[in-house]
Amino acid sequence: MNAEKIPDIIIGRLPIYLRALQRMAERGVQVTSSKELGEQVDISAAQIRKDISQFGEFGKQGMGYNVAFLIEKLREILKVDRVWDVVVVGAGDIGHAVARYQGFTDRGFRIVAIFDNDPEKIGKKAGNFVIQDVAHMGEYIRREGIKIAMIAVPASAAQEVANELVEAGVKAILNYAPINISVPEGVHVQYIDPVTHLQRMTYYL
Amino acid sequence: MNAEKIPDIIIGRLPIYLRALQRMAERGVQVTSSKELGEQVDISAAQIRKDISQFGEFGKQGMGYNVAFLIEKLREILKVDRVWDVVVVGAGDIGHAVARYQGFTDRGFRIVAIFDNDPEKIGKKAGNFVIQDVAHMGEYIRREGIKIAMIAVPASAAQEVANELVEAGVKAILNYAPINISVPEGVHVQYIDPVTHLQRMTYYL
DNA sequence: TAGATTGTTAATCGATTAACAATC
DNA sequence: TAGATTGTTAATCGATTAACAATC
Repeated sequence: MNAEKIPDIIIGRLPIYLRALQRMAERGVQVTSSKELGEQVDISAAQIRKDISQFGEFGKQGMGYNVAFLIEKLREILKVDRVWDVVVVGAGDIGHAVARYQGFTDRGFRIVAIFDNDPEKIGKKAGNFVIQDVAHMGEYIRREGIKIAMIAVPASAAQEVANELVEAGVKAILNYAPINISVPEGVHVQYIDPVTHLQRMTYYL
Repeated sequence: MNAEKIPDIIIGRLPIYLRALQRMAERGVQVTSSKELGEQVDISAAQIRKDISQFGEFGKQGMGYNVAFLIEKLREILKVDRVWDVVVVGAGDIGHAVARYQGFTDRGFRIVAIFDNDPEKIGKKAGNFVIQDVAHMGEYIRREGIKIAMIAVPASAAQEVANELVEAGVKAILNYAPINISVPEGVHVQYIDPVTHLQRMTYYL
């Protein structure tokens, strides 16, 4: 085990490896190699070996990696060997889709509540959840010790929502609003904006 | 203007700059600097100047950058000074949310059709679109000359769908299915998987 | 055993930052 | 003009790749 600081770029690749390994496990594959995994995720075999070896010696020379074992180790490293409760802010189309999304199961996350500020929406349902008044969000987050939130409100409201989340103790935010938000040191933000992804590809068309 | 090959990592930052500049323009900001833009997007001023200068001299010493002009140039560079037609495959929760998403407007993209293979869904509506039979997808793409598609089907079907899209002439795919897909040289793929983003943050919690 | 593949070191490659002349 | 900020070069930093001994 290596206690030195691991570059974030490596951490960012681990979920990709984990996802590919879980697909392999579904297919019944029990052992893989850095070469095979690399072909799956389009990353060089050397890179994969180097990344994984930051955390321990999880492979066997000549044999490769045991898929189930490597999955277990990656889940531990990424701290998704447990289930994190996540709140969703914003019950528009994205909020609804997220609230109904089945893809969190078994990957370390569980939506536990959805909030909105629109009186028309509060009390109605989004997936299996009753949409709650955002006025009660801070209290809820504090009481339940929530650390992770997803922002699915209009860009104009995103920073304000982020401030409330951070104030209540949230440490990781996945932001679907197409705007950069600023948060204090120690709070993490990731962005999902389909348009930026598309724009990155049109350059090459 | 510089005709040499621009690193993809730079191309990937341009949509972020563009998004921040468009927010500034909305707020009525007419001129900005690499320093100010850098604070917005959390990237160093030197980096921003270097990135932008790959494509021309768009700023003025002592003055900074004209926001409207820089937006115009970035849109040209990224080829989003036009509107690209996009098809969506998969009319589940994500497909529906995408079909109804208002955020493509004025950013270079327009959803033009949504396809599914479920007889229960075909003929019903998703947003303003009638869900079409995926059996007619290839023909539609060829006829309309579509170059961009979004995959919102289960992981188990994503590769097959990608193959059909590529076969029909699609050159850029935004994949919402949580699986890596392989495509021929010259076809671009971007991934949106909320779980990988979340897992990247839990490491630090 | 012979073959395969890891873990790791050293070499290479590429990206970021610092610094400053140019100039608005 | 004086102050500000770009565009660009050189220096630094970090990430990727190549190569191979170790060993399963």
